[in-house]
Amino acid sequence: MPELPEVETVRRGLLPVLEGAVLHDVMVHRRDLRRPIPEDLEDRTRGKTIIRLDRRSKYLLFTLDTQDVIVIHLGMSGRMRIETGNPPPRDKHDHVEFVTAHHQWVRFGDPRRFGFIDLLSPKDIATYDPFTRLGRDPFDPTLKADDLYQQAQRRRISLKAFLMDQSILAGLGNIYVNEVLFRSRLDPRRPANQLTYHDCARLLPEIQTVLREAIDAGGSSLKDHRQANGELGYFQHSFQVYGREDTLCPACEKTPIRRIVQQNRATFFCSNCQT
DNA sequence: CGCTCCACCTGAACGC
DNA sequence: TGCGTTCAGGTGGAGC
Repeated sequence: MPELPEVETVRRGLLPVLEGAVLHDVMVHRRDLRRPIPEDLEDRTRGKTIIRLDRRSKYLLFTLDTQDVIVIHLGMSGRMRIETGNPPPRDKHDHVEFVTAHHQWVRFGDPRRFGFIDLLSPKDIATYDPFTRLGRDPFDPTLKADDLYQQAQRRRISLKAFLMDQSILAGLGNIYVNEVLFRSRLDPRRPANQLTYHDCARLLPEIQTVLREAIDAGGSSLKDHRQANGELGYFQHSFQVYGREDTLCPACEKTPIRRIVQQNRATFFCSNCQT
């Protein structure tokens, strides 16, 4: 589920419930996620106020009035659900619950437990490992096509692997990489160091457009930023190639979309349009 | 350092 | 119905 646009949609959905909210209670039902949930999470967050909700790449950040920061990563199957008032019994995969003073419940569920929750002191943020390995934000206004070009020049990996590498650009995942490369008409198998500056100048705006459209779609399809069931971050995308193996390419309308495997992940592309 | 592979974990979808 | 196989939107450690 969660690439950058989905995490941003979750953030926006949580905003009206959690921004400025006092954490009346924090309950952890299972600590062994990808990394163990810190032992002191409950004690250091209960009774505190969330003063800001941010997103960095695919990470959610809740800044408390103590300046401590709750870091949440949704992994592959993580989700946030809002319940109001008297909530139904939690699912067996709801590992953490945040309860606000206004009786709103925010439940973090994650069946596969690839996600995690951390708690950072202000002094730890700069050296926090997941953050130090993150590359540029795709929407960074100072990010230029030439920056991509310079990075690509010194990589021999495929274009697919290049865009998946979070230490170069932070936020794209398997779905949007496929969509971006299709719209840029670039072959995912091409070595990154074969890219011309002109290719990069085409690539960067497509990256931003695809992410922007996905975020906008998430925001607009969520009435008051959440679905009736409280589930956040889910909305209908219209993918042009992802998951569309053997269907006709929507651009040339004569070549079927191919599915190959790169870095153990599925890649979908049109071998006619993408070169 | 650059790169590829694979483990981490559960559930859904599909074939027989 | 049941059982086995395959696949899933992420990350980061091992090993070349």
